Amino acid sequence: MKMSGKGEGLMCVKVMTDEQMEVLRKQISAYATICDRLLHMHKAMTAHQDSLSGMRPGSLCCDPLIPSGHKITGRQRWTPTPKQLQILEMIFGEGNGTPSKQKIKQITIELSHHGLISETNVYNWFQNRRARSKRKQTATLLNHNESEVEPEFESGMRNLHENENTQLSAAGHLMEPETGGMQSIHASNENPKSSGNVGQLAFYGFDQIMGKEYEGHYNLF
Amino acid sequence: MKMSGKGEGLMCVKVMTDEQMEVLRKQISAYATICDRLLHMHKAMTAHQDSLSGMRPGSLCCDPLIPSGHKITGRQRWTPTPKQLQILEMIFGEGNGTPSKQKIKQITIELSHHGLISETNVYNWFQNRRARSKRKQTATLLNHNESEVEPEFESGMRNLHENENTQLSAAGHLMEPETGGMQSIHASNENPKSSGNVGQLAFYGFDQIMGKEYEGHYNLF
DNA sequence: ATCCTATGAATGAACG
DNA sequence: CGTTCATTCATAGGAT
Repeated sequence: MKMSGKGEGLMCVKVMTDEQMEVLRKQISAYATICDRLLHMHKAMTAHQDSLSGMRPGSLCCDPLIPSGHKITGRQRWTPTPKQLQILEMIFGEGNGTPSKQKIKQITIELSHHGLISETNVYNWFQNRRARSKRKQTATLLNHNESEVEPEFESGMRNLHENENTQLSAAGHLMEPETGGMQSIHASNENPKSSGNVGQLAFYGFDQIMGKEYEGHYNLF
Repeated sequence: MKMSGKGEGLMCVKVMTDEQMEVLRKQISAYATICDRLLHMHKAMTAHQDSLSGMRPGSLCCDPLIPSGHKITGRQRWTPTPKQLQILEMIFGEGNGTPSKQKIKQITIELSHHGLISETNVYNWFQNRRARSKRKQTATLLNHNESEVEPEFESGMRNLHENENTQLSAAGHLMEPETGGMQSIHASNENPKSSGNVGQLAFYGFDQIMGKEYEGHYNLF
């Protein structure tokens, strides 16, 4: 976006205090976080299931051109089918933390109806699921509790949504360097085209979620 | 947002033009709309079906709910800035193979001074760096030992003919003894030339989507 | 546009 | 269990 920051004297200007600025900043940050989380969630939820023929990574599930039967590709490791995953997640979600040996066996049998699978696969899956879930949680907590060397400028906004492993987000982008004011809001000091760092600020497929009508808005600053 | 500007004389103030203000307002408005839509969407979806909370990457497909029918750009991934890369390489070069946990956090903070980054990014970077470093080493050694046995370029093959039914390397990986699972030559729906394939999803703990910390901000404007 | 390569990210499996 | 490894997927950026 271009903005003639020079010559405020000629324009009608608004003034806001630091306090207001802070509120604004938080608001935007909160929105960014919310959007990000919801988006992730939405993606996760729209991605199933039975009626889908394609499900692997790399498959385009609704490519109209490819109703696609299964093609066979050599694969060395087990990959849960969507159905299996669904069941696994469901069981995991029940909170019964440690699937016993018996349980594993039972689950395996259940899952085998939906694709090749072994007890080891199930076992590993739960191990990984738990471990990764925990790691994320820990990371989140650490970020919330510790302050450490918080750079006052850039991390101010980021702090609010540094959850999980997402590295969002839109908020960091909101202000433009040459606006002639409000510079304390910058989150990124990089040249937009050269570093590539800026790219990550995009809303993930936001135009997909939203209509085009927002295109002009979300990166304006 | 109120712009009383009270006490400008005593406080540090920021100034923004009407134009900037308008853009800001639109930005926030867009956020609000987005959040709202996503929220509704989410509620609608959780209303019925499963509690599937995690999905595999690769299945972000055209969502029937979304009217927007244009090409979408997936979320972009983090890219280290030159400075960050330099620092990372330096740390990696020190040979301390395992920067894990606390170290990661520290590094992340350090790097955040040079651009947006998250702990996961750092973690991934080291994982990849190690793995690829190792792979190259191995590859080099192999190339030295074996003369030209096979003029095969693995990387080239991967991209172009993944459809072949080749199952290479009769996986020495042992599966569960009792179930005797030799397994999973899974079908993979591979469409070499796909259209607007996009982003991947990741699932994080969807259980606790909105933290309390955002509630206070959500409706400020 | 198309293809290629480098690399960030996801994840099953293995290790201590 | 918590960490780490190995393999694979997907994408950004460059070359053709």
